[in-house]
Amino acid sequence: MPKAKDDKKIEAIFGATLKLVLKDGFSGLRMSDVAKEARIATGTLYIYFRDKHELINELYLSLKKKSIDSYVDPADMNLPIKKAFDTVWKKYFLNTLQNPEETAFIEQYYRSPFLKVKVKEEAYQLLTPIYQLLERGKKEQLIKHVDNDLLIAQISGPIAEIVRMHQAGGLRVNDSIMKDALQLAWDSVKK
Amino acid sequence: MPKAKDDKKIEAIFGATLKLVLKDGFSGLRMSDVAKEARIATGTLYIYFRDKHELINELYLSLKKKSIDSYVDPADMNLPIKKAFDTVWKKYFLNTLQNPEETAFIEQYYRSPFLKVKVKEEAYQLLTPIYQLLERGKKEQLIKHVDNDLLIAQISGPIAEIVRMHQAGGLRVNDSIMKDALQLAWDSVKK
DNA sequence: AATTTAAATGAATATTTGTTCATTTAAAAG
DNA sequence: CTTTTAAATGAACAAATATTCATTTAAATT
Repeated sequence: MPKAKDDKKIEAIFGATLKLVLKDGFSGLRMSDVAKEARIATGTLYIYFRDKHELINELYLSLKKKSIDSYVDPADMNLPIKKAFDTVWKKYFLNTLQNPEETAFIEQYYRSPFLKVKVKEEAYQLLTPIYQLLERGKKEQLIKHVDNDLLIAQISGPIAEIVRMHQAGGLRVNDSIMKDALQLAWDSVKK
Repeated sequence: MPKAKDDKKIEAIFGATLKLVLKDGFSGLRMSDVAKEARIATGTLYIYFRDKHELINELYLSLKKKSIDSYVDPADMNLPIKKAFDTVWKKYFLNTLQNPEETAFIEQYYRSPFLKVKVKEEAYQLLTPIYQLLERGKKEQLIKHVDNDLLIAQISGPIAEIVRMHQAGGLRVNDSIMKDALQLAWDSVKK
């Protein structure tokens, strides 16, 4: 047998791609730079990924799955509504804050010529438990009877914006800011 | 005298650039395609803009100014707080909804290697009246005493997200959705 | 130890794409 | 009507960058 493909190499390639996207944006992503950053030869990239499109789509899927895993825990969904809301909100906030590269990558992916609708929809399936939680909140008269996507937008939108400001250096996030942000979010969706 | 530079041509170039960015994302923007879309020769582009960087930065500035002009009207700032909030919110919402290309362009600009910090800061100066309005709301005990940027994030974040969903086809915006969204936003920031 | 197989290499190649420039066109002035 | 001037053209050029491939390397099997 020959030497086997290395899983750690895939991680290195993903990591390198992420780092470069954060630094220079999506438009500046070069395969040769990815290879150099991952400490492999350019040609090796093409052993692991057919081409740039496949690399980018695979990375998107990997990031999206990891991200959703970090804040969608089926166990949380049975907590009392407010408790569940706080828990998921905090996990989502911290994940977004601590993985800004992933968020930046995902945002840019949506606007890029690399996006494959099927790949995107595959990832969104994983959000079902969140929608179910909102439905339960409405039944228990704790959450406003408005469109679920509107509620989602109201919760995720500000978090994205806050993290963007934090990254740009305009707003320094700390416990106090986080507490305020959670309060604003809950006041918004609560009945 | 020779034939004069054509202002309409600049508009055509800006329009073409916007359209292509909306279609293929920032990474896919090609100068030759911009020229074709604007129905001019490639070389003509370089009479109006030194290079791709200048084209993109000039377009950003033009879009940002037009956008801010559409929702920051000094006259609105003297209305009673809730009235001013509703007015500015609606203008901002409609502007974002009706000019998704501009929003898409601006978002991608921030993550691109084309961004010039000075150009970005120049545009942000124009938001001062909004911050002043929030300060007055706090003094009058109508708006929560939390960080202004947090309030801004809470208002602009969901709008960006809603329009993104609308564009992607997931959420259809209508008067009822808009009314709900405004209510959610106000409940969030009101004292 | 010899052999086999696939990973790994990175220089070479192919392609894409930003920019230039010799030439043409059209508007205004004399 | 001729001359002048700058816009407009688009093929040619230059640079950047994705991909390939002949060759080497290392792991596993015999």
